[in-house]
Amino acid sequence: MSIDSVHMNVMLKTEAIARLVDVFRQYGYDGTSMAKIAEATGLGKSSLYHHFPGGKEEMATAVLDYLSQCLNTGLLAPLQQSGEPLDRLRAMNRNIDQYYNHGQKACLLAMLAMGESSDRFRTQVSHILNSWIEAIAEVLIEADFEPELARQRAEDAIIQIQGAIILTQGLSTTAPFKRILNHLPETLLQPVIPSGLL
Amino acid sequence: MSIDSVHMNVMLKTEAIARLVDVFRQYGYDGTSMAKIAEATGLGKSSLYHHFPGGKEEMATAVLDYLSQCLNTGLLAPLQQSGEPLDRLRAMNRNIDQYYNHGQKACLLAMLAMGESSDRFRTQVSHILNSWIEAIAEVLIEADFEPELARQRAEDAIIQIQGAIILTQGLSTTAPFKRILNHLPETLLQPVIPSGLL
DNA sequence: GCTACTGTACCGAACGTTTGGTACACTCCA
DNA sequence: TGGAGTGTACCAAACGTTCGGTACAGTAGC
Repeated sequence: MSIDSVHMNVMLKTEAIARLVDVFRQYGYDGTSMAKIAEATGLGKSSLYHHFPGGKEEMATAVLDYLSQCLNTGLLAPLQQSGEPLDRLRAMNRNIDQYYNHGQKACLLAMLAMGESSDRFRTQVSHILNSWIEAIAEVLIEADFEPELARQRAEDAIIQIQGAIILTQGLSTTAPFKRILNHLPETLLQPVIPSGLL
Repeated sequence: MSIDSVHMNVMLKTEAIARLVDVFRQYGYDGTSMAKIAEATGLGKSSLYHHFPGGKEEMATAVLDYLSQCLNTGLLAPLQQSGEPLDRLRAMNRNIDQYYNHGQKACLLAMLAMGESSDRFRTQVSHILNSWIEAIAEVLIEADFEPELARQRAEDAIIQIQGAIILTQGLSTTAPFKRILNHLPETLLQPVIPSGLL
C-alpha cells in the first residue's frame, strides 16, 4: 500500500464519516438504517462493510471519534488560545451557534446519551462531554475562579446549551437558543455576588 | 355496554399506557418495538391493535396525552395552589426529582422533540412544553416579575432541567441534576441586579 | 328462560417489508 | 498479478401490521 493510497483511503473514509454525522444526529442510532447510510455516503453495502467491518455500531463509534476530533479543533482550540477569557468564550459560542444551526440541528451527544443505545457509547459520550467541560473550566480558572466553581459553571454551560437545543426543537423557535448563547459568556464570567448584598 | 365494563376498559387501557411511558422514554420511538410493547403491557400484539388501531404511532400519541395529563395533575397543580412562590416551586421540584429519578430516567419530551420522529409529535410536545413554561411563569408573575422576564426565566428553568438530564445521563452522575434542581427555586426568584452594582 | 345476535377483549399465526449482515465474482490500479 | 474496492444477489431475523378466530358478557325477541 503506497502513501498515496493511504491518504486516499483516509480522505474518503473520513468524508464518509463526516456525512454520517448528520444522519445519526438527525435520526438517532435506531432510526438510522443501512439504507439511509448507503444513500448519505453514496457507497454500497459491501463498500461500507469493507470500511467498517463492525457494521453499524462501528460506524457510530467512528462518528463519535470524528466528533471528538472536531470538538478539539473547532471548539476547544479557540478556548486555549491567548486573549481575554470573554473573547475566547465568545469565539466558542460563534462555533456552537454555527454547528448547531442556531439550535435547529440536534445534538448527537444528547441523542446517544439518552435512549436504548446509551450503554454502547457511554464511554465515548462521557469522554467528549468531560473534555468540553474541562476546556471551559480552564478558561474560568484563568479568570481567577476557584477550580470547583469553574467546573460547576462549565457544567452549567453544557447544561444550558443542551437544554436550549431541546427547547428550540420542541418549541420550533430558535429564540431560546440564541438568548442562552448570547448571555452565556457574561454569565460564566459573572463575579460571585457577596451574600450580604441580597 | 354496561357502566362497569366501561370503567374496566378505561382502567385497563390507561394502565397499559402508563406502562408504555417508561418503554418509550427508555428506548425512544424507533427503539421501541411492538415486541417490547407487548411484553411491557402483557398484551398480545393483535390485542394492542384492538385498543390502538393507529398502531405504534397512536400508542406514542396516547402516551404523550397521558403525560400531558400527569403534568397538569402532578407538576402544575402544586404551582397553582396558594402559598409562597418559593414553596410552590420547591414542591414542583420534589415531583420532578422523583419523576426523573434524579435525572437518571430520560425525558420522553426530549426523546420525541429530537430525532426522526420529531415531526409527528411536534404539536403535542410543543403544547406540553408551553403549558409547563406558562405555569412557572405565572408563579413568577405573582412574585412581581415582569411578564416577559417571567417567561424567560421559566424557559430557563425547563432548559436547565432538560440539560441537566442529558448531562446526568452522559456523565453517569446524578450530581449535576441534583445541583441544578436545588438551586432552581432561588435562582428563579432571584431579584434583578441593578447594573450599577457591577 | 331459552335462543339468537352483538360487541368487546384477546390471541396465535401469518402477512409483506425492512432490518443488519454475508458470499462471491468482478473491476481497477499499482 | 495481487490486493483494495465495489456491485449483485442473497440470507435469517426482526419489523409493524393484519388475519381469522375464540371466549364471553350483554341484549333482544319469543
